[in-house]
Formats: sequence, structure tokens, C-alpha cells
Amino acid sequence: MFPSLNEQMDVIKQGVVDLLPESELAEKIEKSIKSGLPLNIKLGADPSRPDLHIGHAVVLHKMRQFQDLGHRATLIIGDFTAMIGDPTGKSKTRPQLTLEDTKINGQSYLEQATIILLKERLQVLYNSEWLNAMNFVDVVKLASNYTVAQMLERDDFSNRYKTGVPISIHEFLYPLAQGMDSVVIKSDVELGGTDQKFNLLVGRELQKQYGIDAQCILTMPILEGTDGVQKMSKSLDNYIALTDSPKEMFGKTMSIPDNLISRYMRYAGFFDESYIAKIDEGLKDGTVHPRNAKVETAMKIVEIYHSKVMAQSAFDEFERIFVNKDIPDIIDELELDLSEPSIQLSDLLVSAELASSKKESRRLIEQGGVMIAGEKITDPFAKIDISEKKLLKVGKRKFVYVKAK
RNA sequence: GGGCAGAUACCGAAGCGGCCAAACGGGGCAGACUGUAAAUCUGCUGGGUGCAUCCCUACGGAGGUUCGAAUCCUUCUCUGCCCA
Repeated sequence: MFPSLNEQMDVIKQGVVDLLPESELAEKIEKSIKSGLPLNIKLGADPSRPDLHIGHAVVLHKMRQFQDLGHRATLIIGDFTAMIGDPTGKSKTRPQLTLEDTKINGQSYLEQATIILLKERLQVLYNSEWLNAMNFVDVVKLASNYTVAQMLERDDFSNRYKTGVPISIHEFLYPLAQGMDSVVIKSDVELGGTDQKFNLLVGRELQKQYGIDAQCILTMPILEGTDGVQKMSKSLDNYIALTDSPKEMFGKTMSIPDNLISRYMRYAGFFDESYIAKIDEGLKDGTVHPRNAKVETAMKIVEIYHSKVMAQSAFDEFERIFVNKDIPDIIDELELDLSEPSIQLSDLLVSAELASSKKESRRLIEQGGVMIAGEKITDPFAKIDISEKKLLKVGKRKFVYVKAK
């Protein structure tokens, strides 16, 4: 049956930022133990950007822990809400997705999410099912549950309001729509990132208004991206995707700033707290080398999403390229269709798509970032004979074999 | 409905008739160094052309004034603030 209340609470509280209200969750768990019925744990997914990264994994992992405790996970694919379009940002008018697009994205989200989630004890619902069925009267009723002042409590809104950045009316409907999901599925707990706190609370509030047992809310931190400053996101290109190759995962993890090591150990590598504390201490007093701690973290991450074997080979490869300055074992080959066997270096980079323009290509060459067959060449006008296959290296980590067809 | 302010490159933000492909910061890229794709330091950062006081594209859109416009005028679109 279910683990005891204390055991459950210990697991649940690992790494969380907010757990509101804790006492209510304890009651719910006690009730569940007594009745033998699992709790319904909700997680909303935004399928507008279906590429999941290890930042998303923080919350997914928490969901998995609930599953492991015997509870039921409800993943809500926000196909309806995504269709309306994410209203953040003033300059980007994001193309409006059709319901079909979001369905497809939702499917891909699901595939990636089940890398972490257990397929058993998982219920997947699409919120268009009920949101699409609401008419304007329903929407007005829903909206009447909230006031403008309440909406403006949200940091995001109030900041924008204060600084004069526009807020569209439909953005106010967002939290409400999402909250409606909680009403419909009668969730006991809703998970989310700390940025979702407001939305989660709206769900709780709406449940009360609709006469349903209010959900508890649990938030997990937003993991910083590999740049160490901004949150991990695809658009900032500081992410480690769940589907990244072992090599990429390893390398990207190695590039995080030192001060993020323990955070990544906790939220990306899911190491034991006691172990993290030990490493942390070691980093402080200098007995643990930051590089080694990072290697360990990187290997663990690769292991989670690939395997131990892959982790080892990713490490070996990394050592070879960056420590021994050797070349990777797998390099793409590119055959170029040329009228003659030689080509001007600056054109070669453009043809190989290693530079987006001839200007950029020149810059790279003149700055000494380009090597042909192990030899640094700084003259952009050098003629390169590629009738034989030659290794072209651009920057520190772009390798390609080029050959004239 | 009325008044006022604003729209600049990937982002933020200066510039307010020629010296503007546009200061500065961030980001990105490259180099040096190293412990690594950390940190730090240096350089570069619209495109074309063998590269220059040359051409093209670009300061919200469309016109206009001028020898010359990101800069002035008209108008349109969008945004914020204030009043109703």
C-alpha cells in the first residue's frame, strides 16, 4: 500500500520551493492512506514549444516521485491554451497555432515526458476537451470569480503594468483557463515551476468557488540555463534537451558556471541531499575540484537520459577533444559540387554552412579560428585544394570533412 | 472621445540635418589563458565585392521637404500615460 505519511512527506518535500498549505497536504495524504485511494496530481503542459529540456525535468521528476509513492499523475496538455497563443512579449506576434498543431505538439511532449514519467498511473487529458466547449456566458461567469486587483497581484502583471509594458485582456483569461482545468479534473495537488505559483493558486481559488476540495500547490525552482543566469529555455539557447545526444548533454553540462554545480546536482542529476552537501563542502574548502564535480554531474545526467555506458563514452570523447585537443570520433563529411578542385577558404566556410555570410567567414579566418587539416590558416583568400578529403575545423568544436565531388 | 509621450540592429538603450551601418550595455562568435564549452582578459559582431573616403539593405509603414533625413513635415499603424 502507500508509504507512511512521514515517508511520503519526506520525499515530497525534497527540493520544493513552495508547498501550500503543507498541513492540508498532510490531511489529504492521511485520508488517502486510510481510504486506499491515490491522490490526483496535476501538471499542466504547454505544448506551444514541444522540446523538453532538463529544466522541465525538475517538475516532471517531482511528478514521478508522486507516482512512485502510488499516486496518480494527471498530465494536462494545454492544447486549447496554447492555441490562443502565449501572450508574453510585446514584439513577437507568435503565429497562432491551430488546434491540430497543438495536438501534434502535445503528442511529442508526451513522448518526451514519459522518458521520466511512469506510463502506468498516468492520465493524459487535453484541455480543449472542456475549454473548447465553454460558451461566452461560461467564460463571463468564470471571469467574474476574479478581480483586476487580484490579477495585478501577480508580479509579472504588476511589473509590466508599472513599467508601461502592455497587458492584453486575454492574458488575464490565461490563469483562469488553466485554473478551470483544476476544477474539471478535481486535482488534489498541482505541480509547477515557481513562475507558475500564481496560476496554481488561481486553480485553488477557483476550486473553492466551484465548491470542490481545494488543491494544494507545490512549486519547484526554475533551473538556470547553461549560461548560469537566465532560466533555461529553448529561445535563449541555453538548454539541455532531454533528447540531446550524450555528447551534447555532457558538453553542455561542463559549460555551466561553477557556482551552479550543486544546483545542477540537485535538480538535474537528482543526487542525494547528503551527497550534495558533502560535495558542496568540498568545493568550498578546496578538497573537491569543480571540474571533477562537474564531470560527475554531467555523467549522471547522461546516465539518466541515456545510459552508464554512454556517459562513459561521452566523458572519454570530451577528454579527447578538449583536454587532449584531439578530434572527435564521428565527423560529418561534406561533398561539395565544384567546378574545380580548389576553393577559396572564405567561400568554403559559407558552402559548408559554418559561416552565414562571407563577411563572417572572413572574420573567423582572420581571427585565427579556422584550421584545415590541422593547420591554422589566416588568409581568407587562400585557395584550398579539396580534391582529397580534408578536415576543416572552425572554432573549438565544429569539425567537418570536406571534399570536392 | 480629448491631450501628451513613444516605436532605433538579436535584446536593452543613445543619437535629434551631413563626421551614422548608428555610441554604450547585454547576448553571440573568435582568440589567449585554464580546470572545461567555468572564470578572467583581448578582438569581432548587417550584406556584397581580393575590402574601399564603393555599392546594397537597415532606425515602425507610406509619402514629402532638402544637395543631403534615424534626425524636419504630413499621414497611417501600433504602444504607454493622463483626462472623460
